[in-house]
Amino acid sequence: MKRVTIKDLAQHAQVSRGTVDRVLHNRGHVADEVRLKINEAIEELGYKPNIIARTLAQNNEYKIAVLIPDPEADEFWEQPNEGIKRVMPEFEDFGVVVEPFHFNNEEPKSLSDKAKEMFKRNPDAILMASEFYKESLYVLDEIERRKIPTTLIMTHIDSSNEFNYIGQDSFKSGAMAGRLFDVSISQDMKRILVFNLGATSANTLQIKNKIIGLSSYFDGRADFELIEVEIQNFKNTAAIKSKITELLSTHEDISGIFVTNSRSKYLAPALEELGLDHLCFIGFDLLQDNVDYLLNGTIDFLINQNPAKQAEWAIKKLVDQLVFNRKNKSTEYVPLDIVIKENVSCYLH
Amino acid sequence: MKRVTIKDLAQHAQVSRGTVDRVLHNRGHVADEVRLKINEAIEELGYKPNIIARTLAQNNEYKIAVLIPDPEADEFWEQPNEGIKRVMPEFEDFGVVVEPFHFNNEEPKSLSDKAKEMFKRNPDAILMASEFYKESLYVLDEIERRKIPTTLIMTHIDSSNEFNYIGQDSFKSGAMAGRLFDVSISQDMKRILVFNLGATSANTLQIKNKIIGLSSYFDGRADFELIEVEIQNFKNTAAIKSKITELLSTHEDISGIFVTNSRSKYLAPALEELGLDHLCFIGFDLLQDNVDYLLNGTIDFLINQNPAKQAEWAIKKLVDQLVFNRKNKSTEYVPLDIVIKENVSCYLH
DNA sequence: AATAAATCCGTGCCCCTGCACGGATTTTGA
DNA sequence: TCAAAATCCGTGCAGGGGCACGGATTTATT
Repeated sequence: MKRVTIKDLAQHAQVSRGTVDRVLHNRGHVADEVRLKINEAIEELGYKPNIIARTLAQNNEYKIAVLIPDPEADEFWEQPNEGIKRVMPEFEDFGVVVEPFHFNNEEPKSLSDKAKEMFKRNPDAILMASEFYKESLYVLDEIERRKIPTTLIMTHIDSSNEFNYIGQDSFKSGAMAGRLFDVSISQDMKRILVFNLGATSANTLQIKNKIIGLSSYFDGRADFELIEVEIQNFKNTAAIKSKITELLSTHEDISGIFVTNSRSKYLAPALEELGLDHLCFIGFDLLQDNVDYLLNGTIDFLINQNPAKQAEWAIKKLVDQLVFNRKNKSTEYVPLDIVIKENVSCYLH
Repeated sequence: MKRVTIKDLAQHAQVSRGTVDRVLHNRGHVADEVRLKINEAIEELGYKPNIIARTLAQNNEYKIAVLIPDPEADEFWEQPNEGIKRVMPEFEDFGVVVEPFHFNNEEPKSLSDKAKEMFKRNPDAILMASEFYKESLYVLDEIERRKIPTTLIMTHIDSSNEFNYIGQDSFKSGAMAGRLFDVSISQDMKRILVFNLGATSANTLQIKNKIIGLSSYFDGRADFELIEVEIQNFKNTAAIKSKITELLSTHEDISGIFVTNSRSKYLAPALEELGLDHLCFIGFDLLQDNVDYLLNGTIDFLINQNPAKQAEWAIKKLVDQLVFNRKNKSTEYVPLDIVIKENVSCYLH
């Protein structure tokens, strides 16, 4: 079962390889009659280009720019980096090179600056993650102008659907938390504290959808109450403690804790100090400290956003376009992994 | 940042490409002095062979034989096939070809027959899954004699550790079920029926380990009891029903159901008919019917063995050896996915 | 010392595609 | 009718590595 090559096509159509090549790439300068004959041969013999030979022949470098928040500043953003490192060896033989552009996740302007820097380097493709809506729009505009293949991860910027997106279905993750609370809480009345740490549900679409998903699970049920809390200075354990104490005095029988982003680790010590580690605690993401609190029992469930896998998939998607010029679905959702003490080790690499 | 090529090495060591090639492949016929100089150059310039060019030059076909139970007869075995289909496009450019050998999962001799057929075809690598211990040993012996790279999935045959294995950590999956029962069951006494359908814990290591894992979770706790049940004619709903009725009369307060393999779908209708669908029901694997029972609420949790991913990883592992001659870890465990109604769609492709 | 043998190493072709150059043929224009 | 232009198409090289063949040099043999 030998492969069909350009040479075979040429022989079959009684022309030279060069002519076949011109037809294959629509480069014109071919007589209609000949073109038809070649197209026939392509059809008949079932020609598939040999990507290996093509890559070798082209011998060009594909620069993928990675525009994400600085992993040095926030442990969370180390994970996409891990994912990228994991897949790169597979592709560097194809001439794929990654150039990181890390911006400060607390300064919107930093995104714009880094984006400018990135564009100067003329990347062939872009992998981007940003929570700054307005600044992202500018970047996406420029991307659209330059027609650079781009994949967004983690956060969906829904300005247009022309960009590939890989992320988690936030709504479903909320609904999933709903069921986990439902089976875990034995009290008749399920009162759940929802914590937005250093973020607001109004500003962040992801968080909003998680909460909508959570309440949708309990839709039409009277044995359930959601209490939303926002804490900005989330790194101050004392402040969190007093906030919780206050909430406990105004609401009785709190039975669940839901942290809507990866910052569970800031809430957990406060709960431990208050002797509240028996509450059903659901959070997101496998940061080292989160995992520790999962192992010691303070946190019951972590929902894994799989940032490493998101980045991995995104790179693969871009390589698919650049190297193999395959098209694929524009939006993909990573699986919603439920992580508990017993299976956490599977998800850590 | 151009790649270092053989030509560069040749130039650096003042010899020709052919000589460098002989050194690279230990083909001898090179003077010691020259060899040292070339090795120095390799070290100094950091030469990495270009897999793309090599693949093109060798232009040979790699036949991977897939020796698994017939997917036509058992829905479960369709999934590994799906996984293989998913990754193959990525590798067929590298000349990788898959040849399936499906045996009858109810006749041990069928495995031996298909294995013979397989060996006749002289595969370059083998992906194998079998629950027949004795017959597998014969096949593995022959593999060892022929020194064919091989990866086992699903079931570990521990004759020797010379084979790669990809599978689930059965012990952990049992322990995981333990926690899920623990949080879900609100009764003080947790009595769990453990069903081995069409299999015995004595014969099947996987099942044994799942049960050991489950009881290890509750180790030292008095509020827990395990009742193991074996049913051979599991396709007979009436028989299952009478068995359960019998169990309910001899044991009170049954609160959990654990099916140790993928055959939950045969137990679920019996439970429904007996009005027992409120019990916490944990099973394995995303067969279509299992998923339906998860969606209608009879089954509460499914633990995904991820047969598709196992096969996918196995193919990748073999390709890594054949094409890229990379070595990698010999045993790998797939993640233990907890699947509920809310996230099941992520795990179905 | 002359020939045979052994050792070492360089050259050229192959794999397949992409692309530039230029040759060959046909068409256009005066 | 003949040169100029336009159109069409073949050849050759590059890209990196594998491998066979055979040339060149050194070593062994009588």
